[in-house]
Amino acid sequence: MVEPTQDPPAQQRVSPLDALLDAALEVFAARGYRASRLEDVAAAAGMTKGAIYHYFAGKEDLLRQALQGRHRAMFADLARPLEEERAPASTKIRLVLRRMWQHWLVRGTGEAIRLVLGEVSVELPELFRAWAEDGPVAGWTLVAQLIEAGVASGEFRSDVDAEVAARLVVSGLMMQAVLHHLQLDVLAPCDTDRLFDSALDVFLHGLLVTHGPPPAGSPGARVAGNPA
Amino acid sequence: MVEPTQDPPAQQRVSPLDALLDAALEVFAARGYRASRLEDVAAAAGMTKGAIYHYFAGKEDLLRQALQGRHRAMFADLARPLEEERAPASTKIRLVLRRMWQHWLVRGTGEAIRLVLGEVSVELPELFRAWAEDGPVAGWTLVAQLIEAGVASGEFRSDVDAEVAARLVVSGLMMQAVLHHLQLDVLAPCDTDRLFDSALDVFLHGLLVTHGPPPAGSPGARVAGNPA
Amino acid sequence: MVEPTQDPPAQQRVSPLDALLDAALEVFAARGYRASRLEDVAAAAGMTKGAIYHYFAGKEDLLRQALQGRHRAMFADLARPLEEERAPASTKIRLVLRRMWQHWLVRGTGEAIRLVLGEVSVELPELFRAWAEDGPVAGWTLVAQLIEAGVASGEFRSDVDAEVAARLVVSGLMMQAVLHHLQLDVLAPCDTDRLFDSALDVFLHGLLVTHGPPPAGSPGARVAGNPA
Amino acid sequence: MVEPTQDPPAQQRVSPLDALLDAALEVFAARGYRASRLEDVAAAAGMTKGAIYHYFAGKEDLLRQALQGRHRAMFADLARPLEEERAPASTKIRLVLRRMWQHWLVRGTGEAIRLVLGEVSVELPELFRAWAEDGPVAGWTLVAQLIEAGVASGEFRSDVDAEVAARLVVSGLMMQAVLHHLQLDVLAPCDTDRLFDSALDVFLHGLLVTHGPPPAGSPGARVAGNPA
DNA sequence: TATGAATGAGTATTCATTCAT
DNA sequence: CATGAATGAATACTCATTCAT
Repeated sequence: MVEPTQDPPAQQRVSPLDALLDAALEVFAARGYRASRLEDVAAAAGMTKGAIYHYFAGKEDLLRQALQGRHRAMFADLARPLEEERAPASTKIRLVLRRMWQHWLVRGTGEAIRLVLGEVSVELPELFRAWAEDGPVAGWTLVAQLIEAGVASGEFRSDVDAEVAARLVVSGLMMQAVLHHLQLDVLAPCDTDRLFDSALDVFLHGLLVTHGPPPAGSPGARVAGNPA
Repeated sequence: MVEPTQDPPAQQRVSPLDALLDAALEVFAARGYRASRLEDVAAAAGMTKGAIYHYFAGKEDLLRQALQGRHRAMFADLARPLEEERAPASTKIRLVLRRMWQHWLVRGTGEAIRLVLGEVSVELPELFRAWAEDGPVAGWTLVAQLIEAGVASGEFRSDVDAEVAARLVVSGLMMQAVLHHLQLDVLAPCDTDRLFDSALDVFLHGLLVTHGPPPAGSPGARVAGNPA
Repeated sequence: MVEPTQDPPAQQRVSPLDALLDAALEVFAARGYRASRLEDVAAAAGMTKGAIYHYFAGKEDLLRQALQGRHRAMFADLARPLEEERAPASTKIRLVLRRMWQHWLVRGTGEAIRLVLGEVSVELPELFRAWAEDGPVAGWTLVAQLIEAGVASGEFRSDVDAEVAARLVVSGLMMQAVLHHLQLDVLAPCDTDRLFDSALDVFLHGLLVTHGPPPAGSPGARVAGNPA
Repeated sequence: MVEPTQDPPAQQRVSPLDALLDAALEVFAARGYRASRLEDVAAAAGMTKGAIYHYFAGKEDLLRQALQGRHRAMFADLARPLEEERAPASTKIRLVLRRMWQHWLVRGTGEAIRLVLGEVSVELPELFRAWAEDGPVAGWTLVAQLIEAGVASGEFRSDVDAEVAARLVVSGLMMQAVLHHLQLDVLAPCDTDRLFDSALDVFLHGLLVTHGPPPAGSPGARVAGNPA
């Protein structure tokens, strides 16, 4: 309805539609979808309630478009520069995950994860599905591929479960980002850089080939802590 | 207010208060707090709306008590049998995490995580805080201690960041549990046992002392994947 | 349903019915009929809500009986000792009005006027009617008769409008009693004795035969202050 | 929020806000505050429930504003033309009281007295206070001043208690107005003009200097009817 | 386009009333 | 008799949605 602003010459006033989308994501993410009033979204975009209906079919549509517009691009450029790169898998993994991490640390984006997990997942399941595919699943699929490449090249152990490993880091970091925005760090403060670096250290260490003894509880001893 | 009468041996008639608390947690977790109508909660407990106000001050109070009653005990018995146990740290960790994992895989409990993360965190921040302390934070604190014990005993590498490592597994598994309940596995099915076991393998492997080369991007090369 | 306590030997525990009636009048008068919860009435009577329904058909019935029981007797003994009395009309009037005044100054009774005027008049018009007949109307009818007796005996002016005069004092004092209970006197404090005595002075003075000039605006000049 | 548009000369379309205020006062006064449903108020103003919340914070705010808007001006112009007037005190008093009387005989206004006395006094005590100051208290203060002026000019007896006398007439007339709206006159019909004129006659008579004997029970004999 | 008034369906909450114990 | 749990009708209030301007 409004032309997408491309290359704003300088102060380029954002289109009302974009203002609305941004405001919606911000407000919904901060206060929750059901708990947010359309009036607040409009106010945050410098408009009044009624104007929303010029651009969107309703509250749900606003949420849908806000999420799609913002999240579609999320993992879009993650894989980009990796192809040409001629670095070890662990470096590539670190690179990719750092991008995600930085992405999730951005206030709006990170808070949106909670929004999607907490409300969208129940209220708009299909949208949640789409978001998950484009987001976390795409994320750990990519990482899993990198791990497998590392395995193939002999950099990583041949018996790693690439997909599960990828799931673990990606979800672990994602959850930490969510908790970070909830200021859980006030309870147990932890620098975001330290968090990322240390986490990656342990994780990558877990993938690398070793010449030491296998961990207690590895395949065969797996049942150690399993009461079943 | 009244403890469950243990006269009925089999079908164990629960007190209405407990029925209400259970129903509340179930309904809220399944449909979301704001999106749930008190009437539905009451119906799920086999009562009518008004009865709720005999036991609770209102919707919020119901949520609060439902969460407290159910979650306080969550990590209560995690540390229990570990003291006496004379097993390697990795075994203990596996044991503890498996308990959490099984706990989170229970429908109501696991879904409650989403409820707390998604809505409670914003609507009742103090309650969220309390939950987080008793839950995830307590969880990774315990795991961190076990890791440190492993480091002390020479089982684990001396340069692991115990707390961060603990955070990573705990949040990783927690997030996977959440996604499991959201049936994300329909997209990418993954057996819960395989998930847990493989994840633990990688994780524990990352902690163990090795005789191989350090991972690329370890301290000193840490900036490898960092574009900034 | 419960035998009326007659001549309580000493501490004679009041019947629950009476306790309820008293409590009802008290609570209703203090907080308003609609605004009062039956639970509060019951509590004030040392019982629980349900017990009310053993004695009364419902809230309305409780109000009705509470008012009837208390107010029926209100003017009952006003006229009593006047018959035999051989005093001037003005003395009798003063006597009668003082009884009313003292009656209305009693907390519960005086506040009940407000209750009746404010809510009963609209919610239970017939009851209001009955109350008015037994109360104010009976009051001013009695006073009017006394005035007419005074006129007949030559004590009072022959051109007084006995009924209107009676209405004025009775309603004037009644309204002052109401305002007294509303603690309007905090604004403009006025001793209740002074109030009564001075009021009666002016009033009686207005009835007495005089030898002075008629008041400006008396019949014939009546329209003086009438802008219409 | 918007002043009445004076374009329509004849049917004078009132602003919705004023329509609401009028309707509120009318409905509340007629049926009682607690007993009135917001929906009825809205309907009386030609709107629906929700619209009320565009203008008012809630039921209580509506009541508050309705009373303030209507009653603030109540006694505003009472004192106005009295200054210049060169008439005897009794004439001025008659003039002032007639204005009040006519004011109270207007349906809405008169019924509002009952509303304020009956419910506002208990539910919004501060508002009651304000109303009382601007209304009855202001009224009898004014009358008291006029009486004192009459005393000073020798028109009235020097021993009248001006304030009490003023209180008596003002409250007496006010109460009669209240009862008038409650159609108590059906019981004991009395023409409003006769009521006012006769009442004023007696009252003023009570103030005037006389050459006759003092009333029985005047200062010194005051205790005549006083059993205490 | 954008606004702001108005709507009305939805929902938390209150409370008189019932009733099994 | 009395209680306390439970009911359900009533109602204040919210807010997404509509629409005339």
